Amino acid sequence: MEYNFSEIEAKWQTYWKENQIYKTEVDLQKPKYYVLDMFPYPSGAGLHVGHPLGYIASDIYSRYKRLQGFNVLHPMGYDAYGLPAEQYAIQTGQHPAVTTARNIARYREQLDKIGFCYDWGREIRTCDPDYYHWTQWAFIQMFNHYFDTKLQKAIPIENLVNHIEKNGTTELHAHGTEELCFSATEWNAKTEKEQQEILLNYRIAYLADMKVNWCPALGTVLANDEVSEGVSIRGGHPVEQKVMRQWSLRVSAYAQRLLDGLSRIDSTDSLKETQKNWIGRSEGAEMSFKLSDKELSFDVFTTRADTIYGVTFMVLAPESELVKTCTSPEQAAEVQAYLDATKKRTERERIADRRVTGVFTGSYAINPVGGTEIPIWISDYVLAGYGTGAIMAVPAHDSRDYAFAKHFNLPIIPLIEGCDVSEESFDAKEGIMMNSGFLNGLTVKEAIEKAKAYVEEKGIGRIKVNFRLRDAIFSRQRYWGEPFPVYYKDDMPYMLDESKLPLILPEVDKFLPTEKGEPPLGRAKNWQTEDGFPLELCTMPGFAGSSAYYLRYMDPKNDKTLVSKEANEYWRDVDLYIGGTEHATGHLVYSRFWNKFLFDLGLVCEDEPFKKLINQGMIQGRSNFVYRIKDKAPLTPLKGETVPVFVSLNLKDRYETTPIHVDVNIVTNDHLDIEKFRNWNPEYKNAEFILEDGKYICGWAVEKMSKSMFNVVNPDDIVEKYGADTLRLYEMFLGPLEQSKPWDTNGIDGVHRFLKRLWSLFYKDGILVLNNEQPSAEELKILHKTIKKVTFDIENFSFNTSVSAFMICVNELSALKCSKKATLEPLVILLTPFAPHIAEELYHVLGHTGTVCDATFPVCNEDFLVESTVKYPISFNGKVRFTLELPADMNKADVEKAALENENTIKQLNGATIKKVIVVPGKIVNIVV
RNA sequence: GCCCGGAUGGUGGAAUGGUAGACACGAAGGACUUAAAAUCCUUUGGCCUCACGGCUGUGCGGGUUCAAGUCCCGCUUCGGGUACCA
Repeated sequence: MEYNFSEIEAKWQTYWKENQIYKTEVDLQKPKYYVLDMFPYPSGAGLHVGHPLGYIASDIYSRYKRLQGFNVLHPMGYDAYGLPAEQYAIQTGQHPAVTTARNIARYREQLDKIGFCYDWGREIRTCDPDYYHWTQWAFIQMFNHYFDTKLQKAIPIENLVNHIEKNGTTELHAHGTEELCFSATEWNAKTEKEQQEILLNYRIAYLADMKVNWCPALGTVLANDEVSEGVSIRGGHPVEQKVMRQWSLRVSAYAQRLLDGLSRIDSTDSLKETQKNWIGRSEGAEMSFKLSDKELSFDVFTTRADTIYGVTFMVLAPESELVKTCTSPEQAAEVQAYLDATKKRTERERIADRRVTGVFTGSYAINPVGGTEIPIWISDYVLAGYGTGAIMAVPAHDSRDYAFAKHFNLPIIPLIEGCDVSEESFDAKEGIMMNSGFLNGLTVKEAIEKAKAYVEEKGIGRIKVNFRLRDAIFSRQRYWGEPFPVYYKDDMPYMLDESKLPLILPEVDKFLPTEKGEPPLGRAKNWQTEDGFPLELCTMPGFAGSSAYYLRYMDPKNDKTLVSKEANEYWRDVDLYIGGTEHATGHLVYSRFWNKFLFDLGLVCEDEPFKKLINQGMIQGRSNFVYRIKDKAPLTPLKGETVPVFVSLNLKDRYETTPIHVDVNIVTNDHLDIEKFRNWNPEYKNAEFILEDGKYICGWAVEKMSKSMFNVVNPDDIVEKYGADTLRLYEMFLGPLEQSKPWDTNGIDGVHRFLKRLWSLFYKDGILVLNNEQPSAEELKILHKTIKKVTFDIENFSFNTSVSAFMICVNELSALKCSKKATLEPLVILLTPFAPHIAEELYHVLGHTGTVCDATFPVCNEDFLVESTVKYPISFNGKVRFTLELPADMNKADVEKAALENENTIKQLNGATIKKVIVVPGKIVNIVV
């Protein structure tokens, strides 16, 4: 029997499916292990060969854990709501539900061919009402809770209402959008509407006017992580700032917990660093400055309270509410002109063009330590959204303030001994303070601490921690998303009763905004409650559905609750989470936040949802090029026709050429298939070629895998040609999991040959040659060396080196012509996580009737690995000259003696005096002369 | 600008401070075959040498060490993240 992979793979995939081999249930007798892939957004393009990389890795680990006796949860689903489906719907009129279902079917078909061990019985789709029921439900809970800053957790909003009814805001520890101050009497005197408006200031899901990223091309608002450098990440459309009334999630309340939790996650430093930067904790002081001519003061945030004596001006953000207060009548016109000019510039322009701009307000503030008057300016380098939207400027020690001071000719006072601020500011936090009153003579670090304490003590301000992390804007003016379980009464939002969930996404005639400019849901008929109150027209963003999906997998069919207590207490958290780095700031922050919120409510038992995170690298494309000769008459010109002429790679320097991308699927080992090329594009039908050695050699380059580069490789084609096991092994063999690397189909023959060689240990010329002989010591050593290496490598996610180890093992066993059952059976089980189809086949060939998935992972027996001798490399001054085989148990002194007495040593020394001899037992001998 | 990763043959990559280039791909040569495919064998970092063997070699320049791809310092360069965050 030959290695017929297509037959074998189809057979066992059917067997696994029919026997529900991958069905998972709570089993209190077994330890659990939860392996999760970041679920895909099913795009119309289908999977390319880069997508399964992480899935294969997680599949290997899942199968490995199962073979070790764990009850493994390994589910898969689809992040099915999203912009591309809706954009496509607008263009074609096809309902996104239809195209999404079609794309999912295609994804599933592709995934199934690779032989993953997913429990498809637990599949979820975020656009499924049974699923988004719980997304809507969580939103209601967030609306009904506030964040207590003292307890650092979510608390029912009724508790807050009770508190303010009795005490107003006194002793209220609630994270709010603004710091409000009112008494119980004032509260009780307010109308229902006014009270509701105030509560929005505290709710974890809240509605507020805020500056948002508005993307006109997409017709929607975007979250900060959906925007990069002033354009949308999806589509690259310009984004502008706009004030709109939007739903937001109070993620910022959880900033400290999100930061603290990082230490409990096992992941790379770079990922933690990215999250840390995104959260952006900075410790400093909030200081109050009085206006010189009014009984008013305003706060600034600084991390450098020590530089207070160097403040020579103040700067307000153009959007700051203080602008109005501070602008003097004389300056009003100039200020207005500046604000107008700033408003016109998009964020993109502001980033691209860093010129210094600003305007004087006409007002002065008083320095709380020196009493000097300092001018108040307005400039767009100060952001309204960070800190208080106002800063104290210390040009000597801040580069931005320095640039501003130089431009407007404002004074610069150096505060650190010996610093030179004639050309640039001195930003480093080092040196000895001067010109700073009570801080003089201290180091900067001491001064920062002393100044903070001083500020607090004198009542000038208070110590404060600021975070960069913003609340997540949660409204999207789109159709294809979860409807909010919200209706409006007297313009105030109210939650639907939980019994009305799920609130089903309604049908609309077009997926476009209404004539009035309302979101698409404005087109839905009867989009109101039974009592006639209008429902929310926005839908939720993409990250809504992906924030708690890992919890739903634990109990996907439950219609009473998101996840039952039993299921949650068994599966608890994700032990291993594999996915791309692109989610480091978005999904991973939101889902951690969402989980912490549910944890506060006592609904989940772990505060951090993911124990270990691995980011697989990107699979890049490897493009091929042909070189078209420019303006060159063809070799054999046809009458009245110009024929394109292409020159082979190594001859191209003799001509002027234009490189042209060519489909990698018609190139093998960089040799162009000329016939296929002529058929590939009608333009090249009559193309002529200048060959080298009778071949056309293509150039190549590593680029992003994309249609336009013609370098997309489809996993289906690979499975078709080589089989799923080969694909799985090859994806792992390409290189370290976490590293980005180009896909090059050329190397795939190597792993395919390996599988055939393994097969030939069982079948020689189609005849089963398996025997029951006892394995030799040598064979046992080969086997156990491999068990040890592969086990170690799997534990360390070094799958590329485990594939090498398998190759070495099979090469060595082939050389020994070993077809012994006792040797091959453990090897087959060892290989199961990597190549499950061939392993299942061979396991049955070995005489088993059950599935190899439930076999026991072999354990290395060190006794078989003991060597009786060691080949010592003998080196002179660190250069190895020869090796010397000595007994393994020989002691250090004897090894030294043996090495020195050896004739090769005497020859090498050639009479030189030995200065020193280093012997590392079992390793090496180094003789220093 | 700041932060985090990389840089090793023609290519992908391997190497707890201890014989650099495992394992593959490709290439060259050979066996089998009418032929091709498949399979198998040999060689394959560079330079010198008929050979034995030698010299050199992990982006660059220093250093630590008996010994450095690996550790330290200073650069070059390529990726990724992030940004007027006070």
